[in-house]
Amino acid sequence: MPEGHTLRRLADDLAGAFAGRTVHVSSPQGRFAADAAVLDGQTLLGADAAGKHLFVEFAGERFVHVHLGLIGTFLVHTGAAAVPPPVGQVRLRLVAADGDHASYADLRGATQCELVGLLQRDAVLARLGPDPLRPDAAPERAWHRISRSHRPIGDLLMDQEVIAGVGNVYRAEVLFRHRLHPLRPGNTLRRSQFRAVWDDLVALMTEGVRTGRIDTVRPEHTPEAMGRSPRKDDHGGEVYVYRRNGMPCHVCGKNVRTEVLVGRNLFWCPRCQPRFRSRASHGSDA
DNA sequence: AGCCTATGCGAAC
DNA sequence: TTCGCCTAGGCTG
Repeated sequence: MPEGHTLRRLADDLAGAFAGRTVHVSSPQGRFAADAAVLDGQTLLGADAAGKHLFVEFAGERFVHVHLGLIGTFLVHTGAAAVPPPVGQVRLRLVAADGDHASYADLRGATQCELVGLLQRDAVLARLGPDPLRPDAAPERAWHRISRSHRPIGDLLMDQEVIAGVGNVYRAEVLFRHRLHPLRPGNTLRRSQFRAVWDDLVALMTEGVRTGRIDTVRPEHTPEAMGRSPRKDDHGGEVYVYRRNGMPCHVCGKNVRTEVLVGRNLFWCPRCQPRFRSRASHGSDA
């Protein structure tokens, strides 16, 4: 489930459960065992997210840098009567006693779980573009890259050095909402279009943090409003085009299309997101 | 029970 | 361009 909203939420959950507490750190699977031993019994100071990266901070400017990749999970449990034996390949486990209860968190399947210092953390942050979920984000940095690039906007939106935290679902959905074809070159967007996309990402992803799912359909296109059945999919949210290839567009009825770009699936509506500006648009090109 | 696919991305070929 | 990661939900049987 990892796009930026998942990591932001995870950072908040970890901080809520462990910040300021002495934590038992282990690696039942073994691959993080040496570093876990260094951290075991130390105070966990907090957790923060940037794009799809998570940093769990311990005393002494030590951070566990986590990237979930495609299949990773980091599940936080609070108020457990007992801490159960690890199930599956638990790379990292955090445990804090909580009176007669306990909190614990298990990391599985991550592509990255590494103990780093301040410099290494900052090096990761320096490579990331602005993150729509961070109040200090500088969207003009993203516009600078996009406005001078021939690369498709669909590619640019997924490039974490351009914008951090956007994944395949938010990419597909925000392009649909702004009627932009994913293969349109970045340097053909107008500044106002980029700004609208950015502002929409801020709103959509903020809502994603709140709900824990990705919902992008406007009120008039919800299942209730349209009398259609709700989506049954593992990401759980209501969307316009993501993984809806071959199905009718909620807005115009034309079948949603898919194509692979840089190893990832694009999804778009060929009518709502025309590749070329329509002659009938009278120059509004909205 | 087994198969497929996936919200990501770096390394290997 | 393909593989690894080795999770997890949905679908097939």
